Amino acid sequence: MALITDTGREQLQVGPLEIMPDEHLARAEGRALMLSSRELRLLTELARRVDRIMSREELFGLVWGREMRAGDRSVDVYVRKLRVKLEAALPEWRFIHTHFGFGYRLAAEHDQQSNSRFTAA
Amino acid sequence: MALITDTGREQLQVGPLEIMPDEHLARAEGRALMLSSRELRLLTELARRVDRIMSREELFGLVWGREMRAGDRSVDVYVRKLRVKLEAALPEWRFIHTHFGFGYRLAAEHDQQSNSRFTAA
DNA sequence: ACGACTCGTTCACATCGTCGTCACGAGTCA
DNA sequence: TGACTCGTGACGACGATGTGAACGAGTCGT
Repeated sequence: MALITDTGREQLQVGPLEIMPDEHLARAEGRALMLSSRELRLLTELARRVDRIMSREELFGLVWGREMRAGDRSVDVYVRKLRVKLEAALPEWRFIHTHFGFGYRLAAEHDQQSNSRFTAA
Repeated sequence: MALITDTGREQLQVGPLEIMPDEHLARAEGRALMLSSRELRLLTELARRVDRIMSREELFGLVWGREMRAGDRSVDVYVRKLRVKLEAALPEWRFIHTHFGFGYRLAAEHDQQSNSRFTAA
């Protein structure tokens, strides 16, 4: 679930998801995901802080490299794009969780019971 | 059961429950809880005084940051919301205890059904 | 140059979650 | 029993978030 450096290259693992930022590559159960540059970057920054809530401002700063303007919805839109692709690749899993009023949190959650309305991961 | 500071960040532990106010996050046996801002705040203030009875006025002041108006039921309502979510996450545990006429007290108590030698089904 | 395509950005609208409040009933105590 | 305390579900307003789409800037192959 954390950061592994085998050959000096960063490798992140989140459940069935593995992310290799340096190779511009992410895999779902081995299968390569088709992510755009921004999408991969966002996923990477989320994965670097697995299971921790990150505010939009924080994420925007890390991914876009500049201050987020008030009212900017870019993070939301890219979270959406990521969700769509992750859902398509791994329908039974949920990764990006919204924490109302705070931000987003990445964690591999196997979607089975509807009981996961109050808990995650 | 008390306050632990590992990285300078406040961390509260109450039985299987851990609360990290600075991260806007609480976990039940490792699983993240989905709490609203107020709910987390209320849980935090209760957890900071584990096992001690807190009056509604005291809680309201700490959580809402202002004087409680007479007859205000907000604390009761949010205690209810917390109970529902904690019950969903940890059905076998009880956390928020009512002290009639005084207030509420947070404490992890394991609800043992099998031990019903003294209670009727 | 042209069209087809991808990507990033921004909007508008839809939907959802939160919050405070109320009303009613159950619980508790004198 | 009566008076009070507490549990509980529901409601409306508001703000936050989800979602689809439009637009323009690039890229690629022809």
